[in-house]
Amino acid sequence: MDVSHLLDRLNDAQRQAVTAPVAPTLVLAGAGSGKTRVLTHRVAWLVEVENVSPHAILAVTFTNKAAGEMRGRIEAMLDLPAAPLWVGTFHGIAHRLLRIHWREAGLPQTFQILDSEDQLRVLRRLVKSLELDESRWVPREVQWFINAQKDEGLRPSALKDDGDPTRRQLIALYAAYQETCDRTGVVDFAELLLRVFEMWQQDAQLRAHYRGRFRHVLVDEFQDTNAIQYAWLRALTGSEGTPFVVGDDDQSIYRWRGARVENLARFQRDFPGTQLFRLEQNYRSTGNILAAANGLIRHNSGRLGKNLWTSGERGEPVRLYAAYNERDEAEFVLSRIREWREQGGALRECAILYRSNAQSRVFEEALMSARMPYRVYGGLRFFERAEIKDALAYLRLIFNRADDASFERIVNLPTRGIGQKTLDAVRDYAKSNACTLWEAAGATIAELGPRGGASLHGFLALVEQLDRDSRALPLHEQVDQVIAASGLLAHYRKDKGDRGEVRVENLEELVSAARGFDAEDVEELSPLASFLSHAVLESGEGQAGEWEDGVQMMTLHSAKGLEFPVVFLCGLEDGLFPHQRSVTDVAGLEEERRLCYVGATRAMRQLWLTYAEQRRLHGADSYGAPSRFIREIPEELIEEIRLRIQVSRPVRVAGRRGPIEEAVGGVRLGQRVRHGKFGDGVVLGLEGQGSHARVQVVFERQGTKWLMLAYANLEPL
DNA sequence: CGTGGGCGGATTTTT
DNA sequence: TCCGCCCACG
Repeated sequence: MDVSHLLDRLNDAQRQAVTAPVAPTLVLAGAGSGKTRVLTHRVAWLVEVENVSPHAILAVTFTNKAAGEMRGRIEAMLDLPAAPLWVGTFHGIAHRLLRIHWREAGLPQTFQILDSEDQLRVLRRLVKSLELDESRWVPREVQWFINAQKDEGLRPSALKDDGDPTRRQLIALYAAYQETCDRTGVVDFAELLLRVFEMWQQDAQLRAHYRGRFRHVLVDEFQDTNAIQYAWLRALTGSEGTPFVVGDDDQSIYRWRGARVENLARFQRDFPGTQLFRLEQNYRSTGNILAAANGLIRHNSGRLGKNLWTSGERGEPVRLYAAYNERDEAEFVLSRIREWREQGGALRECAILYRSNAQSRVFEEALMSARMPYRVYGGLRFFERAEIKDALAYLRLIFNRADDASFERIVNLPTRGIGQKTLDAVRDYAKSNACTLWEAAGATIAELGPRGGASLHGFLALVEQLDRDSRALPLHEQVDQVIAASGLLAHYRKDKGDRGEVRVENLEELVSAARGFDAEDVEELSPLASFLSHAVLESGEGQAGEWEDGVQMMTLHSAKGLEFPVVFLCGLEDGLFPHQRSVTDVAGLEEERRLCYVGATRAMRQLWLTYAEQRRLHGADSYGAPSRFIREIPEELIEEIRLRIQVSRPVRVAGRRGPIEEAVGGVRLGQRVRHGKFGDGVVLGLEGQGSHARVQVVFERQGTKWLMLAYANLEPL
């Protein structure tokens, strides 16, 4: 059989991994080393050479985007629809299994998925109803606690309070929350995985069935798996299984949300005879950029070990710019982008990466006033918009009357005279009778006053009628009907300004989305149910105009997996990056370093590092020392840019200079001074203290400048 | 019932 | 500084 089309575009290491015998396999794949290519080729190899039925293959990723990409590439390679092949996210696959095995999993057939926002609302409600102090039991923190437990595979009954009253209360909240979810037929994201895991654990027959079926499980980004995902994989494959996993310990940046890098090392222990492959040849970046990234990541301990190399050119040096403040930083980046464009480059080839979202504003302002198009990643996504979630809540309630979260959301939207008092009565009834809000509403109407009772009755009747009227309609007409007849559309039309307009447009867009929705044919699932799950699991891209040329802006986290010819790593100041809250322990600092490594390895041709000596943060000025990460990059690879003359101090000066207070004493407002380069001038401003003190000097020939006093070497005249 | 002012808090994000 | 949340008022 001719397999050359499977192999001829692979290098040696890639080829070895792709053609490895069927056995547990771990591929350590550095940034830009062709990880996805190896995965997709492996699938093709299994099908075409090992004669594996696509039916027996399960490929798992973390994001829908990655899953979609992989599916597309596999289909293209195999030249056949990949339908029998399961490709998806952990959550997507778990959902699919639960739809098939809802009985075995102990779920109602109509179960719905709770997204994080819904989950938070449920918890807020719960904390209130238990009359707990919300400042002591912050819903967000409770949410964090619960999800962390689920990610570890732990149920409330498995938790011990160790005599700690705080923990005891959290466990109680977890238990109460779970009861609420079970009663109302909703599952949160973590629950999807946990349910399937438990189902496999308890049902030997089912487990055997899936072990027999999915003989070939492939996992991407394995360093991002958490405890339950790992347990899930082991339950599915058993000790005899032959999973093929790909990952990079150096790119593990999600420890804070439960990811366990150790899973990479653990894999080798848990699957004896694991074949290990390393992909170290990088096809993305220039030699200098790679050397810088390697130099940086070398400072981490406990790595599995890997050194990226390239056969390409060394390229330009990595460049460093010490900005005076955050606006100067933005201006600098802007002018470099202009240069790139003047040389024929496209804006979309430039990416501005930062540690935290708050940093984007200054760049946006600068880009906007320069009329340079840009795109910020990571805003609110389509299915997360309030008006969309309102419409979905109607649909969900129509589908499942027990969905309390949806009930709460829309019972009085648009306002229909169902106030706090009415709702309290309903909630009380539901609580004491352990029933759903829907049932409680029906039961309490009689006890309520005529006004509240009538309103509530009106709401119940509305939902029933929507259900009756739209049940037989095709999905998009059903959606259309519901947003119109519920009064939602009219409600948002009344919103003043263009905000209302946008919302109406979004609702109309929802109808289009429903029209274009291609229901996966999962057994026993109606198009509506399928659409609702899709909306939660794939909340959709945030912004339009993806194809317009524009500067790309995003956090370092969201840059993972992407590449750009020109990359600006901004805000490299201790305290900001590495972030203040991560430097208290070694593990946190190492994760920050990996984040920096991820950022650097996004760059193909040019890598720019910038930091600001002064930064306005949370309304106050802060002064951060240059990030330690800058110092960790081999000096000879970096070229420091100085546009202004000596405003910045050289980063590589080890410590700070001697007692600066003396210098402060030597300068007063109005004093005439002499500067080595700027000549004579007058001090007009003094700001800051100690090593951060700055002076504003009006020079006779060079105009007004702010200088760091400690390094300006001013000579009093 | 909806809005506006006061208050506190302010990594990172996917599903 | 800015945003989101809560409560009080119209």
